[in-house]
Amino acid sequence: MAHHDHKLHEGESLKEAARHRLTREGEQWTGMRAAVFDALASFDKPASAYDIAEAVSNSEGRRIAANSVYRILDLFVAANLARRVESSNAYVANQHPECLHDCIFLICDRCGQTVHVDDDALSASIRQAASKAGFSAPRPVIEVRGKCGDCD
Amino acid sequence: MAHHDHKLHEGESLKEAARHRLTREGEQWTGMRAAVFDALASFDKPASAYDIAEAVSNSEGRRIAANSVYRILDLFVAANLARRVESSNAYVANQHPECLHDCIFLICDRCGQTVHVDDDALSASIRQAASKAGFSAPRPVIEVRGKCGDCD
DNA sequence: CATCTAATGATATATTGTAACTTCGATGCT
DNA sequence: AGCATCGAAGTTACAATATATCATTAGATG
Repeated sequence: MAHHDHKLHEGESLKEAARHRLTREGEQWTGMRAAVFDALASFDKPASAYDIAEAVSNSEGRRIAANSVYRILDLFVAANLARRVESSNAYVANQHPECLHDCIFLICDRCGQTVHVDDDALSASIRQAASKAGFSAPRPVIEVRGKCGDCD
Repeated sequence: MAHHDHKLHEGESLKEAARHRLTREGEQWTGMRAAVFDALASFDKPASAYDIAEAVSNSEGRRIAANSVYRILDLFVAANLARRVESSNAYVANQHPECLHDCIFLICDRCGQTVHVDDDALSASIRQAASKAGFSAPRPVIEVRGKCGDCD
């Protein structure tokens, strides 16, 4: 199993965890936010804000504009419900919103599959390198582009 | 001084090093490429392709379209003459184009200043994490967003 | 010179991301 | 109930980033 032992949520359980986390942050869990979260979680790869907007448009039966989705995704990222994959301009649901980890994304350049790894020792080294250079409030972005096992 | 002792180029020396590197790759060092490299190296922060296009337009006295700049920047990145900062959608000249390093960028969210650090041990760990997950041809993207010493 | 190819130009368009302002809906107050 | 308030979401417009396609030009090569 994974190197840390907290629960990995999925489906309804994940949605519940996300709702709890967001409300504990003092934010509302609205229908729109639930719909965006559902859409986000329904993808098996990182999805762009526009992909999500389209999915939500379908599920809602009306056009949802991208900027609404961006607003909500920004909120999700701030509340640790979602992560942004910088090198793909895309978003993924965080499987354990209650835990803070810097995370490492491995992104396949061919198929887009993205796997998520946590390595607190590694990210601690990176944070340390940042503070040594006088940087504060560091937020590491650790991603690896390459080819996944299936695409070799 | 830095933890590795090869020459850090600057100005004409850097340009010469870039030219050598590119021609050794079998690519041509054209006037346009020189102009793009000059523009790139003239910024003290990562610059967007459009910033560079504007700078080159000025230096050339005619309009240079963004796509030409993108083509050349892509070439530069492939040849190790430049790096792309993924989380800023921007490019910087590589100060030592003859050396291959994964690099770490520390980017100030307030002023945009970006410092470049090499830590081969760290990047080796990241590559290792990637291969352990079955990823091949890994190209780490290691960046840290935060606040620089001047902006605290 | 003729030809071939790499480089660049020109144009159009796709994709990603923000800004400004309006409308809606829940809540609390009188 | 009527009304003020405030956060969420809608609407529209636009800015910034990136790519695709085809035409043209400049060098290399024979």
